[in-house]
Amino acid sequence: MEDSVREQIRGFLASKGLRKTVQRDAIISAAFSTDQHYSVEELLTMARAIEKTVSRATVYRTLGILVQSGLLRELELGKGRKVYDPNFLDHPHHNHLICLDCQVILEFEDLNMELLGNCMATRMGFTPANKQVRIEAHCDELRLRGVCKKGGREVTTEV
Amino acid sequence: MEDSVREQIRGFLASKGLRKTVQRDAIISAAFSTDQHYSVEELLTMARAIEKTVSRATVYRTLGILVQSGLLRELELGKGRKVYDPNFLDHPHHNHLICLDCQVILEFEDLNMELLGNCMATRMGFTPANKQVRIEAHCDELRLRGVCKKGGREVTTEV
DNA sequence: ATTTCTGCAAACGATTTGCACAGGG
DNA sequence: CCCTGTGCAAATCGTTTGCAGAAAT
Repeated sequence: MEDSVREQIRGFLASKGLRKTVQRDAIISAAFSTDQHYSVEELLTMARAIEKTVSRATVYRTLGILVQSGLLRELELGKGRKVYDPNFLDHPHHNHLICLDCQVILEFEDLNMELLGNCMATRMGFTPANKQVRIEAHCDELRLRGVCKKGGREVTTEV
Repeated sequence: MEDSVREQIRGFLASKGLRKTVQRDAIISAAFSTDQHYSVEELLTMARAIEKTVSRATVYRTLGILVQSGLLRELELGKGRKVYDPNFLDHPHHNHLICLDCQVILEFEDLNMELLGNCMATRMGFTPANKQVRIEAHCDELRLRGVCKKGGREVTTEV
């Protein structure tokens, strides 16, 4: 977990008059200990590995704070799957490709898509706040070879 | 409700060995009686206006069929809001702008965005199946004038 | 001392499911 | 007649909340 993040969170908590507790510390540390997506339940497990008194309720409560603070992004992946993405600060404009065959989510960035979205919103008379591009797709590798062993390979495209 | 839709649904039900019932008929008629989004509860109300024996369970079950058939699109609008979009057949590639201030959802199409999404998926080794672009935004009108009375104004852009 | 946080368990809202009966083929 | 579809109510799942005690300022 980077110091800059820890710093920002400390600042956010302070500015809101929120207290520092061992449970929040553990949850926050867990939340930013990876750059992979995780579910609420996975975060609970990770946080409990650090501090075993962490309860599910507090994870939910703390997640609310983190998402509100803008440090953590909440992703709706469809079919009720909800996931949190700590990689948001480093890559604020990334999108998601969800494989319908394998259980893989790929993140990718594309400046054109970013600009295009802003442009559309502006044209309609809005100021864009949060854009989510979600592409559900079938894996070519699986179709051609019958197996698919994709990692969490990340593809980044700049203009 | 257009005959072509009715025809496709009839075909789909038949091909799956599914039966024609008054409840399904009512739900399907209701579902395609508008080009506006609606929630499950709203659809239940609409269907009951046609056939009062329709139950909530059957609405859920029929929605599953319609979404699977590809005739109706399910939209996740964030914050747990789930909505169904019968306007999908006419405008298969539309995206959504969700106003965070007013309770408005605008649909818009953009060919560039469509192409760009396909391109990204292909580049990553996938065949795109379903793309959802969701832009959450703040209303300029509200910010400037203090009030906002947007209709469901639709903006369509061609290249 | 005061106020916020916490875990627990109950409450909650949306959706799903088991069942016995109704009704389509 | 057989088998699918239905309404109902109970079950389920993820999430939220009320409360009394614990901990932070």
